Amino acid sequence: MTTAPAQPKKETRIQRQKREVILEAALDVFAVHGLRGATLDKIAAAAGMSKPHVVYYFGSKDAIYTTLLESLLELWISPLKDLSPKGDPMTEILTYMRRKLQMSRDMARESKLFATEILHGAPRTADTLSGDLKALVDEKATIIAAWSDEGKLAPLDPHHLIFSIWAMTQHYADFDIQVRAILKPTRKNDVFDEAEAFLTALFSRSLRPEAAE
Amino acid sequence: MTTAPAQPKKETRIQRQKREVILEAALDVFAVHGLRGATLDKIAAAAGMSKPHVVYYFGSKDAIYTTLLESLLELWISPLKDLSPKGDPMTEILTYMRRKLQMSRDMARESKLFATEILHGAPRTADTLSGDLKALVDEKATIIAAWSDEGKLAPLDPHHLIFSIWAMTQHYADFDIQVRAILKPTRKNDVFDEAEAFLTALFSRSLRPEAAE
DNA sequence: TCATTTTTTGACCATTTGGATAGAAATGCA
DNA sequence: TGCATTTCTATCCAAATGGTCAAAAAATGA
Repeated sequence: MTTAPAQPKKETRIQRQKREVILEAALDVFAVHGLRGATLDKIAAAAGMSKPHVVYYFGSKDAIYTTLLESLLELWISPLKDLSPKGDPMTEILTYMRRKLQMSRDMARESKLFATEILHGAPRTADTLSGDLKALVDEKATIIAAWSDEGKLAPLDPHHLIFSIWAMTQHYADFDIQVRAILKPTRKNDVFDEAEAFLTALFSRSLRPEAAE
Repeated sequence: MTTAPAQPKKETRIQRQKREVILEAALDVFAVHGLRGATLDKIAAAAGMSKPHVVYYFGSKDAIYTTLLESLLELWISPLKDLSPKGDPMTEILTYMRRKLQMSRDMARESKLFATEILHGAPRTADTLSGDLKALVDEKATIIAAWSDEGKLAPLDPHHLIFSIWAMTQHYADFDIQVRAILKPTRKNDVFDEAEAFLTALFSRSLRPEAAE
């Protein structure tokens, strides 16, 4: 058998490491060039191995891309899971926003990977979006709606609130070139520190319930 | 001369129309597939003409893409120009936000085109970003900062405020698949109508100056 | 040590794709 | 009407690229 190890029952440590190296390199390449723009040659070069070797481990370029998406989707979505109905509403939401911003900072490549994927129609994540992700968002939206009803938060549509957190935090990862081009020589502070301060102020103000009662 | 008409002194009406048809078709294709994913064959098919004919009018795929970007960039940026220091601060900003949202609704393809371009490093718009666009944003940021200083608006960083408007409005165009997947069967309202209501509330609340004095 | 399995790659192939060529069809113009 | 110019396309070509293959090198295990 010359075939690749696919998903053998026992993946040796070496196999895992090699696959990891390839995925890491592929993430670099896909984030910059997208699926179509990425070539096996570029990925192989980035991984420091030959093209057939890359194919040996994953079978195809598409398989690498799909593996990446699947293995990162869970992680990418996870921060929202921690939004708890037991916490203080404002704190819960601000904490979620900050974690998402932190992810944009630390995982810009992943953010760009998902952005391109969804931008191009999410052909291989559509199921997750309308399945698990929708369920999760609906669940958390219910929690937020309850907070609003109890007067603990301003009455903002919770789904769109979540969208706005995604949009603004991911913006700093996905469009970093633009953000930096505009902020360029002036600012001495770190862009993400500024963003955190800004977003905290923005959401604090808009979520604070009316003093009324 | 078999060469394409490039930029002849007088572009006939027919030439303009043909070029327009090609650009329109190319916008469809580029918005969905990106630069690398788009092929001359797809563009030609979408334009209802042969591949050599497309090349005849534009010379290369890249030229079509570049032409599109350049011809749309101005339009894409323009709404910000109307933000006037003479108007009511809150109205000016909300109006700008609504116009941007309207553009996401009516020009989703253009939004995706720019999103992919910037996401992939903005190789052919970097100059505009750090040039004209930066200048424009800086100018408007100054206006907004003045409003804040005068107590007519809450003290939010104006650059990041503009980013947040871009991020949230464009999100509805660029990630419409995701937005729709999550909102899907439930909502009967138009997504953009909901978005406008939400964003109006969000920005109204966060921009309103403290009643203080 | 030596046979077996796994890892690694150079060379190669088929397809896709951007684009060139040559010439046909249409159009304009005298 | 006939020549020139413009518009249009069938066909072809070369480069890029995803992937195969056979065989070498390395590791494994008896």
